[in-house]
Amino acid sequence: MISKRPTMMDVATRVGVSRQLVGLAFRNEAGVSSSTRERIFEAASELGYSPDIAARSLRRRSSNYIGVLFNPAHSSADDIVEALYAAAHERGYNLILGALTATRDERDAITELLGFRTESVILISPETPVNELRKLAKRLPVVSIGRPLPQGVCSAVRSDGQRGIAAAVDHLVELGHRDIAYVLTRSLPEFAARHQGYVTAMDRHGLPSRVREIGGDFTEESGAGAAESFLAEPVMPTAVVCSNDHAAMGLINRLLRAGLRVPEDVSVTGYDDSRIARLSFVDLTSVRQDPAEMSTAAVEAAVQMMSDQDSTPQERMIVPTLVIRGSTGQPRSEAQLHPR
Amino acid sequence: MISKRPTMMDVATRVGVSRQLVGLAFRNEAGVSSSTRERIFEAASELGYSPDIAARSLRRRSSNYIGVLFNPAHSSADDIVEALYAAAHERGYNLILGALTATRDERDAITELLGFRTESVILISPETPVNELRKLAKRLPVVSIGRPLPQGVCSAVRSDGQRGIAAAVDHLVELGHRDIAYVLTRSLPEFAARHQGYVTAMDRHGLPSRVREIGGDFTEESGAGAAESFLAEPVMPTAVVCSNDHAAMGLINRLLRAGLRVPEDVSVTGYDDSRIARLSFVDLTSVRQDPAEMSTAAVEAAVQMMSDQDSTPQERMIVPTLVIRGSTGQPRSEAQLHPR
DNA sequence: ACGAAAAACTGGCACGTGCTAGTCTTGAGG
DNA sequence: CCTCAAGACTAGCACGTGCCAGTTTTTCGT
Repeated sequence: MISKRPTMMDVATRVGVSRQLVGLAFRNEAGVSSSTRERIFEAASELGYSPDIAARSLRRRSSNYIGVLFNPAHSSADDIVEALYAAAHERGYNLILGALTATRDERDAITELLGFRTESVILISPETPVNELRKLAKRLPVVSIGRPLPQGVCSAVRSDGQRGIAAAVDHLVELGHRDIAYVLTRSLPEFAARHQGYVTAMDRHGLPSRVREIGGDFTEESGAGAAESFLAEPVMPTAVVCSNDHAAMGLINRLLRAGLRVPEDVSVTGYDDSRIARLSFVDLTSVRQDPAEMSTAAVEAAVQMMSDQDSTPQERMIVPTLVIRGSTGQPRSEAQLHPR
Repeated sequence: MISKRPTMMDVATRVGVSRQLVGLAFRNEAGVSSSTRERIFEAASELGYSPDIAARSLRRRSSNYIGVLFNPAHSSADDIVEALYAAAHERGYNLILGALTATRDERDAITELLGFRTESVILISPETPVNELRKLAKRLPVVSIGRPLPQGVCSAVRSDGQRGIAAAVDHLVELGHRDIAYVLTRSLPEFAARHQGYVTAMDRHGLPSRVREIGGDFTEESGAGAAESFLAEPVMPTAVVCSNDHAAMGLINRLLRAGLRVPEDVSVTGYDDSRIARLSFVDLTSVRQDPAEMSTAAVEAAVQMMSDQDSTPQERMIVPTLVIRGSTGQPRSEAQLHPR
């Protein structure tokens, strides 16, 4: 084990040039003869040298880094992070990740990102109070992904929950459904828009709303609970629109155990198009918020605010699309009583 | 938007003390009166100051950070990352994440981590060639998680694939199964140990091996392919041991579509106990490699090598456990012909 | 009330790099 | 052979912080 990591100086002495020249070479700047450049990189590779990002950004007074807050436990975060990397890289920025875990809350993670002197931060589904976000946004460009926020707090990218749910309802109506229920998860940041989307769409089709509110957690248990309550009623709706994939999963599972078939007896839609929905096992019709599109929009907003100091926060609304899979189909011939 | 981030000096001037005293306060060191300490933190909060990690680790010549290479697309990486945070934090270290994406290969990600002057790196299922790993391990402590490596390359934490598969086989034998097939995925780093585990366990029970090798990808498609090939044979095994959860999922799905029931007609086991396996929808009996245990072992190995410069690479083998769920049960009464 | 020790606080240098402002070398035009 | 410009290279300061070695103030025992 080598006790000390090599520095630019070590490379320079080895080649027999000044430290500055090594610097020029590593920054790909002109003024270094190609033969020297080659020798420098060779020596660097032999010594195992790589530039110290800390010292570099310290001197530059700009890190070229965008901080990203994400929750690995959240099913759609991975896709977004992946897309963020691509989008940031295209625009010449790097990413530094701040993960949310059981031992690290949002405040800790954000403080750490600030410590790295990231030039802006992108927060994926943040739960930080609005006034704190506002305060943070005074210090550096902040972009929130997926959370509806009051105008002007910070830049925000989100998908149109109202339109997404409406697309699901439209799809079901087109298939011939008329008794379409909605499973509402109040703990979801987007819950209001999605709920609104359901009510408005049903209204537009002249159909009565049938809403079932379920517990706060994202687990399938809550979806199963909704299934129970439908089973306890005289008539099972022919279709159920769920406000998230996990609830849809739980609901379907419970329905299957009760001897109902999906989609023959009941059609079900989810929201998020998470990996779970895509499993062939599940094959869930779901509303997709394109991660690439959201990420690109987020990075664009961040870059815009970083380059133009006094540009105002932007709001970008992404139009979600319905991915039709095997969990939706034509309604059962007549609205029969519950078969149990 | 403020043009410049505040520094220690700004806080100091505001409070009317020296910069050094602010430093003492932020490092929680003695020698600062509690009243002054309070005023310092208040001023810092007003200015939105947080210490510059870059400058700090530059001066300290040690970053207190452990680099973690992970692939967000890999199903079990999230759990491990989460557990790594906890384990590292307990021992006074922080983590900096290097994600693997479509636009960033392992070499890029590792180089970046080195740039941050992490004191060691933990690589989750790395695919870097052995000689490069060896070279890297000469520069700083390296811990690999989940990949079998030749002795002495770097510290390694992995679970005993042989024992894991053996546990699955034993469980099935105990249930009464005798015709137990194995689905082998050669692309898996652990494939040899797991395969060995199957053969040895079957041998021990005096049962003949029945192995089916499937395509390289981790997708369910490959598992479905294995199901196809079993269906094409005169006798369907009463149980199938799969070398990963995804293959098991695909297999089950294909079997169900062919009208077979799981576990009534065929029992199936997976490997990894990934989130998918835990879904109530799937309820897959699977071999679990405890993320917390693996993470703790990895951090311990890293810490050990960081504090004792010339300690040799360690190897830690974690004993996996079988999580019994609903996809395994007693074998069908007699080994009937394929029912199609 | 005095001295000494402890507590509270400060000065200055160093960490590894980027940038500005140079100096030295090379080669071409006259 | 001289001049001059372009290319190749270097000197020195600055970035924000930690640590060592001080200096000033407070506390306490006698």
